[in-house]
Amino acid sequence: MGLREEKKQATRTALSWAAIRLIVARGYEKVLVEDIAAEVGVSPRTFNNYFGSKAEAVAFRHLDRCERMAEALRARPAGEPLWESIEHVMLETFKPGPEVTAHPRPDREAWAAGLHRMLAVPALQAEYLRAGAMAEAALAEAVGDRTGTDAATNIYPQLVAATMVAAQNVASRNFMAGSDTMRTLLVEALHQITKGLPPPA
Amino acid sequence: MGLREEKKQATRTALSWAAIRLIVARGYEKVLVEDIAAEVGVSPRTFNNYFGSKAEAVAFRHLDRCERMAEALRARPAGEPLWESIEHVMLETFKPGPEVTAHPRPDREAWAAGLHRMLAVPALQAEYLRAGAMAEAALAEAVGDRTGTDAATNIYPQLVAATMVAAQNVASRNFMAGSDTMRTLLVEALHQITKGLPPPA
DNA sequence: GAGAAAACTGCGGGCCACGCATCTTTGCGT
DNA sequence: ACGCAAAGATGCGTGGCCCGCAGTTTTCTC
Repeated sequence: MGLREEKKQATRTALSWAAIRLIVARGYEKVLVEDIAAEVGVSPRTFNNYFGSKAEAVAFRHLDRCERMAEALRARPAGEPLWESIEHVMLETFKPGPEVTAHPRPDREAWAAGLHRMLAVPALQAEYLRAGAMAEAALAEAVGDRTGTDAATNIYPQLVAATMVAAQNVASRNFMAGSDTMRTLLVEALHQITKGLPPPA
Repeated sequence: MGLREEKKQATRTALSWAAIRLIVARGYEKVLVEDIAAEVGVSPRTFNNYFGSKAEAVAFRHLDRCERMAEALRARPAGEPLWESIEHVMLETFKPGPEVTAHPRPDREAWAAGLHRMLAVPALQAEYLRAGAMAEAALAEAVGDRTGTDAATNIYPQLVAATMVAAQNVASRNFMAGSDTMRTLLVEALHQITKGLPPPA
């Protein structure tokens, strides 16, 4: 497909991004679907042609990121050990992008605060988790292809995918609460998982 | 508090159970909050005093089950290795209860089919995942107490809890899709996880 | 350039979630 | 046993979300 599908993706991304920006600034319940649609220049009705709910629009970026991890995993060199590939891909995925580093300090703190408030909304938490769960399917297939296991019948690739998402969730939760870097948290989490999560001492 | 709180829990449980029964029978969108409230003998307004949404009411039983796992984990003998305790508790939790085995075959199949349709509803998937995530906190604390790690500052117990929930999700998904027993799936999943999820061969 | 397919839009309705005010029940102290 | 204060249950009203439907506009294909 060509220009048509491209426009659609652009609109979808714009809607998701607009939703996030507005909600981070104003708060979830103080942003109406109408506002988001207006920001992008579409009718409110069209918003619901793209997303089944306000929450889904917000979580779309997260879903997209997770699904890209699956692609990135397939792109790793064939000989590389699985967990090295996984670590590389996850670290790459959560490397702070230009939309973060480009802003000056005060902006970034306000953003972090707003983001934190946003992710405290139950409906959003639920939708973020669902996005992760949906991406698990693609992740599992990628892992399956890499390890010669069938994601449909074998639980191994499913477990690996589920564990990746779980590690990511734990890492981001601790990242927002504490002062560690996302990289540190992810590396440590993956390390412990590949060791089989033995009790300390 | 005594009798008062007890009545509340009873009503809450009754509402959740009624929601599940009706939705399994009729489908999510064909059951109104009004119906659930009527089934229990409460006003529709009261329903929303107990649950913030229809989906939350449905997922409540799941949340309760997951939280009980944390309690059960604390109740295991002190000397038992952590992962043995976890396996024991999870197997016990997902042992088919009397509400399943008491029904004759045709009923049980209809129930399974209805349950499958119910869990296909996006809003419900999201809420189930959120319930699991909420229980992770209690689980992590229980693991922390058992291993002498602080769930607030150390990611180890959090990772264990998150992994437990992930294993459970993968197991139940495969249980509903295939013909394996929940026990088999859980044992296999926990085995692979404690081995560090090494790629096969 | 014309027809077909697909997307956007406006309208309308059903339902849900919740704030508020009121009434009823429960627990407790005397 | 009685009554008071706290907490729960209820009714009403409102704002907002989500979606079906039908009509219009845009885009793809030939």
